Amino acid sequence: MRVSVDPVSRQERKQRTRQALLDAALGLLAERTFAGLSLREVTKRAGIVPTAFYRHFESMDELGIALVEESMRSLRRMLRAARNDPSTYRDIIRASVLTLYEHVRAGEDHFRFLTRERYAGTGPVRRAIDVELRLFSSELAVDLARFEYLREWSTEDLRMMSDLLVTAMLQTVLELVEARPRDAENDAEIVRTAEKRLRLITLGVPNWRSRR
Amino acid sequence: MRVSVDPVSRQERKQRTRQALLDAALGLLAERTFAGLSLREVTKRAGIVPTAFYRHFESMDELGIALVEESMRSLRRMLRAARNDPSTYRDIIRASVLTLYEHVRAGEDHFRFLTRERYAGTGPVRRAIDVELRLFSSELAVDLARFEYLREWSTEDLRMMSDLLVTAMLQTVLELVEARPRDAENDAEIVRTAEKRLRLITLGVPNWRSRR
DNA sequence: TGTACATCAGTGAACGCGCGTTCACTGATGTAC
DNA sequence: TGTACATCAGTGAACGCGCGTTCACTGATGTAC
Repeated sequence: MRVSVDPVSRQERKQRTRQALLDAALGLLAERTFAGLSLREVTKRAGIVPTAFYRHFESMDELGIALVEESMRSLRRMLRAARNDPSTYRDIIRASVLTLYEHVRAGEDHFRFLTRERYAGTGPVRRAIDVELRLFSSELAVDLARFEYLREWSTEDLRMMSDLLVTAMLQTVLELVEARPRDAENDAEIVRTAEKRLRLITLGVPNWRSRR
Repeated sequence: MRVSVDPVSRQERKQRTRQALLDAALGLLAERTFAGLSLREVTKRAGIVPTAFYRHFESMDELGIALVEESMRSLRRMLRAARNDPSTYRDIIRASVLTLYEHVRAGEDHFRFLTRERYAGTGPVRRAIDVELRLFSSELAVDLARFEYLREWSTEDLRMMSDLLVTAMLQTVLELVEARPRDAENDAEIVRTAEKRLRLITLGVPNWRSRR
């Protein structure tokens, strides 16, 4: 598959093919579960012969795990953006939900992959997502610990809350990614509900008394 | 497959085979996604020849939808039990979580099926679960409307809250169903976290002011 | 009650298909001198 | 700079396998008389 004419190194070309495999898989995942992908269709879409797959990954599971890593990068980029957004100080919930919305609509495939595969199957991919999301939730718990009312919460309670927030956010991601019809009105509705959810959860905070 | 000796009608025997197919599929789903099941292994496990499958279902998807219906019956039974539990009046959250716990541990397969397939794939099974859970959430919203603080909430807000509760509960179901290690201590931890989640959510209720 | 025929759940052979994986290969890129 | 050899991403034929589905069938159960 020699196509380009610029002089690229063998290493660089290999890297490109690897990325083509990841992109091909991600594209196919718009309409299928990871477990339903075949090695042959992924290579076909990537423009290489099935057997060349093994030059890049040992198995489809290994590719799946690479996809988890790539997708988590999108998620972390979003968290970073939310943290650095100055409008956060005026209304943190609104700002966070809008950041979420923009990132989901910008990198839909990664978010769809994470939220769909999070509960699907029992294989290595799901386990990898599980581990990554736990880490992600821990990071969020650290952020939470800085807030006024949360400063004195136990680690366990903070963790409970960050898990709840992560789940609520991922629920919103799913709604966005599967939205039908896909129009501004429907999107606005989803965003509005997401905001309400977060507001209800945070309204309870000042009244929280840990019980052990 | 003539085995039993009591005189059962043809119709009754057909019904038994149908149930054997459902049970076989449900059993296999302990370690796989529905999309990963093959008609052949389901029939094999049910003790009939692959071609006999078509005497009972037009396709695996049709079997899957029957499985959704069967599983939703378990879920509704649980809701009914929670409503009728007298200990509900003392501490509704604790009582509800314990009811959930008992029902999940008693009919694990149905709950695992619903929670795993809820987000998996894109087929008819997932759509059926989606529809059923929406209905379920509506029913819960009606229950919620009877509570002191919730009596004056808008339909939309009640719906937002019941969706949030359903998602939180299903998250707990997943944790229980996938729990490792499976011991009393770990179960207790999951139940305790589930309670905290619900408490945090409901603590916000008295302060809620709808914004439109 | 007994007989003749209809129904239909389950059988078993056969099909074509896409799958993952093996293997020996090719030929462009990279390296040593 | 030029030559000889090594590396290795991608090729293409071949394999055995489990898949869903078709078809004509069997024989126990059900029904009409």
